[in-house]
Amino acid sequence: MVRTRFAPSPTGYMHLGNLRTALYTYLFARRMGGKFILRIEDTDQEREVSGAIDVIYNSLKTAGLTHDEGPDVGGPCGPYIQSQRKHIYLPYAQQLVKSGHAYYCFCTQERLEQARAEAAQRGETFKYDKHCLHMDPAEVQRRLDAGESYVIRQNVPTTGKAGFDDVIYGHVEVDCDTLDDNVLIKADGLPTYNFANVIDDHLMGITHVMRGNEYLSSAPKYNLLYQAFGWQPPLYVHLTPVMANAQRKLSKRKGDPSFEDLLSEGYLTEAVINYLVLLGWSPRGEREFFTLKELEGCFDLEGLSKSPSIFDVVKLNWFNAEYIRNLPPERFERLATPWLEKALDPDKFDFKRLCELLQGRVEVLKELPGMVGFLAHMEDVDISLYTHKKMKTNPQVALEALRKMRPVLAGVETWSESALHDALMQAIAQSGMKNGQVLWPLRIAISAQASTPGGAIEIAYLLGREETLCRVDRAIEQLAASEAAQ
RNA sequence: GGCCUCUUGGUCAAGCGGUUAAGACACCGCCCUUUCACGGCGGUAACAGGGGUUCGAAUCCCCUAGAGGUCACCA
Repeated sequence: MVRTRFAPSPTGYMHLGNLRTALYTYLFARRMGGKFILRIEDTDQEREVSGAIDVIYNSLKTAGLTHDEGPDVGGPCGPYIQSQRKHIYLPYAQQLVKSGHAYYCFCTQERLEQARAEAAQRGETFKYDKHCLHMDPAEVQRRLDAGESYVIRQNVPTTGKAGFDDVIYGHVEVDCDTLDDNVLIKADGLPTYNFANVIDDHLMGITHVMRGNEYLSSAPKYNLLYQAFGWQPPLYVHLTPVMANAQRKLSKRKGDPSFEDLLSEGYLTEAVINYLVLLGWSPRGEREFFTLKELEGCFDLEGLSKSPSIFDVVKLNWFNAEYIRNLPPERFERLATPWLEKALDPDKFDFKRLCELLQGRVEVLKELPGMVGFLAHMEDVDISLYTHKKMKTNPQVALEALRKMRPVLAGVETWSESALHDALMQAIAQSGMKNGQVLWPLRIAISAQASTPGGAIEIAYLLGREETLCRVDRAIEQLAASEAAQ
């Protein structure tokens, strides 16, 4: 039975790289008919952020990644918050001390810092010198009894090799003498990540450890720990990072968006998930649209990539646009309305019609206010917009067209798109002008925008008779004045 | 710097010894069209470099270069 786990530290937001890790971890468990477990790794007391755990719950929930076991849903291997498991780890560390795989260390921070500084000066990599390993057991006991502050360190062999098998990278092996005797139990009694993850993964029966590949270089040490306990190590799946560019990871601090940021900008969860799953994993086919459910049926480890992927917001935008286009119109209207209200008074405009026009054109919801703002506030028209080669129009043609259409518009009985269409088309036919020579200038005159959510007729309809005529009049005035000036 | 890992178009990526080296985004062109977009058609663009192994290498091996990771009482 496959058991995977997502083990984030509560930082207060859901990093996209973490979300992708959670997604892969979840999908693999589902695909294999296994269990997906949430464990909170909060052994670093100094970095605690209040409310951060709720952010994790909420993010996973909106992403649809439901866990089978975790702090909030319980399970047979609880507690699932590491800080609540603090009593579990010490006995295991002591067991390792007994078997010679670990030892007490009383070295002060000062001594270590000095040793580090000296190593740095010699241009060497610092390695703990096993100073306390050779301490007389009676001496150790005496200092323990005296209540001296201590840590427990892993006793890494000085010779030989340590390695592990990774599903993506294959067998990875290093010389033991490149490994340091890391701290397993900190002076505050809590385990380090290095120790806790091994104990917890074992105790929770994790079969596949999926995590970021920043752990690649410490994995040999973890395997040494499994060996020391005589435990079967899990299968490792080290995932590549999601990069902001070729040089650095995506980082909230550098201004890159978190999952929450994307959602609040108007990205659809489904689009983000779909984009993210393909960033580092390939289904090996032409297909690129997948629902979570479909992914649960086809995700595999073989498609996982070995090299980092760069987050490309342009492609995400495309996915988002595709998902928006495929939304039922009512749903799009519901999603779009709050954004439209930022720019328009809902009592003054036909939001339903506007949404029909917008659904095929918007990529990210946050663009909406900017796309419709011109309906509420007319800007000055840039006269060069009247010139359009393909439409065979320029300011002179525009002036003529607007003068001819002004009375036609004024004469339309019911201000509907079909009435406007019929009246304008008939008038254009009679005028001998081309459709584009009239409709292009009209659209420019009443929008002042190079591009709008609809053509002249749709925009005129949305604006209403009064506002349309007013804008046409202003445009005629401006064009006439500019012509006279020449 | 030591150790570990990675390297196919601008980006995501397929490819696992024999291919005209897929596909998608982006970009460009054409068509459709009352704008833009959508849609349709077409195009530009890649195996980091060098050595081997092999009849044959993007695929296997070695070296070089570049990039990333790691070297904490952080995870």
